[in-house]
Amino acid sequence: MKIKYELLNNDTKTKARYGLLHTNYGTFETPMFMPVGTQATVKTLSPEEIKEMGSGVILSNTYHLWLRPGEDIVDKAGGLHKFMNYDGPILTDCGGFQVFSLVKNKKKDITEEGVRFKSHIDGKELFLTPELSIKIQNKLDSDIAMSFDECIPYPATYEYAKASTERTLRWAKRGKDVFNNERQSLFGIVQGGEFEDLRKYSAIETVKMNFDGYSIGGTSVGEGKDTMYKMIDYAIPYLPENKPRYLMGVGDPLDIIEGVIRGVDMFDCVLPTRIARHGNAFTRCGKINIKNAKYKEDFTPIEENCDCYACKHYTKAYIRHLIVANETFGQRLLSIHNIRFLTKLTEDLRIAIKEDNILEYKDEFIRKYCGKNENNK
RNA sequence: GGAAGGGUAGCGAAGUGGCCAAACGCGGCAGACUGUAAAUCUGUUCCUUCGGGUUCGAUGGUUCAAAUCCAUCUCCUUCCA
Repeated sequence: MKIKYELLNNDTKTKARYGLLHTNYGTFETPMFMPVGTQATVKTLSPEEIKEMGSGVILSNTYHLWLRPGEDIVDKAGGLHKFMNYDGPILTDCGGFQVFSLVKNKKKDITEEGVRFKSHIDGKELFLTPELSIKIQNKLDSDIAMSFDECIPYPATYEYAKASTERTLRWAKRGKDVFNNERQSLFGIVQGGEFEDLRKYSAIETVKMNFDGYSIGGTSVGEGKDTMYKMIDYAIPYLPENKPRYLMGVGDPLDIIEGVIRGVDMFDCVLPTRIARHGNAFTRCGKINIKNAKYKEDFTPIEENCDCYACKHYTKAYIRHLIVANETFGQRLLSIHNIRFLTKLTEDLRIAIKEDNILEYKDEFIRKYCGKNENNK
């Protein structure tokens, strides 16, 4: 079955909205945060743990699974859900984001037909097209497939952004034409760089193709927060109310709040798991680096009132020790906490929307998160 | 008792007359990370009032100049008795 979005509540002062996402694996509330599990695993975590944190959808990646183990093996395993033992909704990213980072010569290797690049594993020359990306995703049998797009780098000239945006539209059409999986939904991706007219154009033209959901891509590529928020603002008015909206790659807590206020329903980001592996934890009072010497003898949890497994059972001193000693359990505990932090944030935001006080929630959150205190000097 | 090699910053280890406050690695202290080529990357790590000051087992010497050459002492490792 295709994904279905049900809009339940509109905030009166902002574009924030509360809704439900009906999927093959149950119904989930939005706005939601989706952890990233590129290689068919959310690094260091088991599917049970991911569910326990209140995550619904998780991401996986077309490029990575195409190269290893190969979509045929996933198919033989019975599809991605069976392969990785995750009985929740899975979204596969199209692989464009990865592939574009691997091209040698932009002018020569990015063509109308597709993208030529070298495998990061063995250097083998490969060619990925919109059709191939969709066919691989059809075979992986994720719940949501993404159209093959170019994530325009920042900064880009207007001319480059325009040409790229138009090509992404043609690629979206080509992908949609070969798409063939009844259980799977397909999302279109709005590009356009930082340019208002291109964002508008991209949104309108993408929506014309009637996808199951729409995402805003090409953000958080070094453009600065204000520019990023504008990119969202430029596109949202042209996206239909009855389809889910997904802001790709965004997961900084402040950005999630700003995105929700602008009308976004879904977010994904590697940030919670990556910074966890590097020893950092989100807290209501800002991000902390648990490796800091000041936590050596801190026998309190990462956050006093957090309901995550890590905070319920372990101290900063212990987790610090694990991270410093390069023990994977430390990375896992911080990953659990950070994902829970973001899923809890979206839970709070959903309540705030329903209670019609999301702006107050935002002010209060920022006051603590960016305020001067011992966690955030 | 004899022979050989060696003692360099918290640790390991380069350097064997000036370009040496001394490579590099580890450890320490910080920082970055936004559709994961990321258990990664970056900075910093003798003291300093930023002018400079004091270092390369110890002491003395040679030299304009010594971690680097010489002498003595001391400690360590290996081998022979």
